[in-house]
Amino acid sequence: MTEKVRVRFAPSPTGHLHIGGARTALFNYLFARHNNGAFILRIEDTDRSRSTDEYIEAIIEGMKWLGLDCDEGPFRQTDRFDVYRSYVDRLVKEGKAYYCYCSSEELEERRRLALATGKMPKYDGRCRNLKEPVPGEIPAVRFKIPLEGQTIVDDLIRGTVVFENNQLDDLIILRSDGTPTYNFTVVVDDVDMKITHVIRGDDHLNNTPKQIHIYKALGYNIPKFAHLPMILGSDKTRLSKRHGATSVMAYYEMGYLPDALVNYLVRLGWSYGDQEVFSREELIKCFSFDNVGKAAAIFNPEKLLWLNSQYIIHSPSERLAELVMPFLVKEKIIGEGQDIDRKWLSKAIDTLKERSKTLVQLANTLRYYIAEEVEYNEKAKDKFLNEKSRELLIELKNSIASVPDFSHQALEIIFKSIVEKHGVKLKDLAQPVRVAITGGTESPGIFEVLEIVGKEKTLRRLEKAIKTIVCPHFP
RNA sequence: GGUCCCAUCGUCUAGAGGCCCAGGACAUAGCCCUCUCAAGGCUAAGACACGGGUUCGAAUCCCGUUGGGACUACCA
Repeated sequence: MTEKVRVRFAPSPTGHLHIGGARTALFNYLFARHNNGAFILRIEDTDRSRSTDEYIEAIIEGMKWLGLDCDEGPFRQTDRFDVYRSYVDRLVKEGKAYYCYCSSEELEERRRLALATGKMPKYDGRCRNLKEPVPGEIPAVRFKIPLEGQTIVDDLIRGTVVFENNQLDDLIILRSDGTPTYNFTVVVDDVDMKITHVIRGDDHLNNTPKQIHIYKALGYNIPKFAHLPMILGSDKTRLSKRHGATSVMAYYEMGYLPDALVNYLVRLGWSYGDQEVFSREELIKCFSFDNVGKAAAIFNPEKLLWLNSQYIIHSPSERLAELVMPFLVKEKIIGEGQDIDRKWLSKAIDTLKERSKTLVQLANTLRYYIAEEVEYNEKAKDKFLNEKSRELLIELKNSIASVPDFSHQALEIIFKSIVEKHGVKLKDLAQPVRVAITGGTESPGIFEVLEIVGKEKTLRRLEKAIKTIVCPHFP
């Protein structure tokens, strides 16, 4: 009987939930769900000067939007300072940690000197065997790393990684102001929270041997580790604002579906044969570290956009109708609080979803269905609303007005007969009508468009288009 | 500088010694469909970083080189 899987996502609230953090959270979430384990959220806010409550909220909001719900937490490390201090005291009593009276300035100076003379900038251990306190200095607490031997990290993704202990610094675990530091709190919390698998970014691999020594000093079992490859920007440097939007919620704003982002993120580093699109259930079922890659991946917004368009195409229009509502308001297509008939909206979306890559785009193309009036694109107007089309438009208007049936099929018959009568191509009529009804030259099939716009608005817009055309013979 | 990690088309990746003169997806180009724009279909171009081994045989194993990244804080 193996113990229950427990994993955690442990962001520090010094910014919004970003792409890299979201991917780490996602892999934790999938691993937990796959194994019927627990997914825990822990806020690592021991750096009080950089952490804010606002960012804690932002992180929770981002995870909620992505549907990465946790089973326990959020826990905050600032609520647990007493716990950390008791562990520190224990280590000091047992001689596994010691007071260090070197000031930050001295340390900085020594490091600078070491670097300048090409030496390793390592703590020289001068307080390691101190017997007496140094008066006038408030000490920090350092953890004793064994001077020799090796530490082996057995990583689920990297395999066996060996570190020489003499390369490892005696790290500070309690600052002179009495607050604990990351490498210590992470171990204490993972122990207290009974974390079985530590799944985190590659950037923590080098911290792992130090943490292993802390586990050992405390006498606890060492969890399994899985270090995920990084996500980089287009220039192969760490993903940052320079590469465009990095905050997860920015993708909400841009009209992305959370499942599309999740699908994109999971394929950065993980694969399942040639499959590209996965439902949430499939992800949970298929996810394993066996097919997580080792190499860093470059974030590619184009592929994310494609995936988003796929998710929009395959989402039920009723669902898209709900999702697009805030964007209709934001794009000022409907007023705040204004409602819209969802059945009609869904039908409109049926025609639009395969040409919308984002909800923002979808909202904007819905504009000509919803608005009372359309504005013409100048180039389109000049090209298609002219003397040649005027006659056709007049005839169409009259036909439509005189025929009670306004269905897709009825419209097709009307169009065909006008086209045949004048010996022109369908497009010679369809394009001017398209401009008259939508204001532009791109839209779904013209019969569908008219059907959704409705007879009344269609006639009104045709009338307006006809009037717009200045006829040189009758100025 | 030291330590550690990594290396297949522009990008994400498949590939567990012969199935690979390397497969899929995005992006790009062309064609088809067509009332426009999409979607869809078909096709094209495009990669095993380099050099040594091991082996009958290497993208796959080993070593080196090069390149990239991370860490080297009283940040996380």
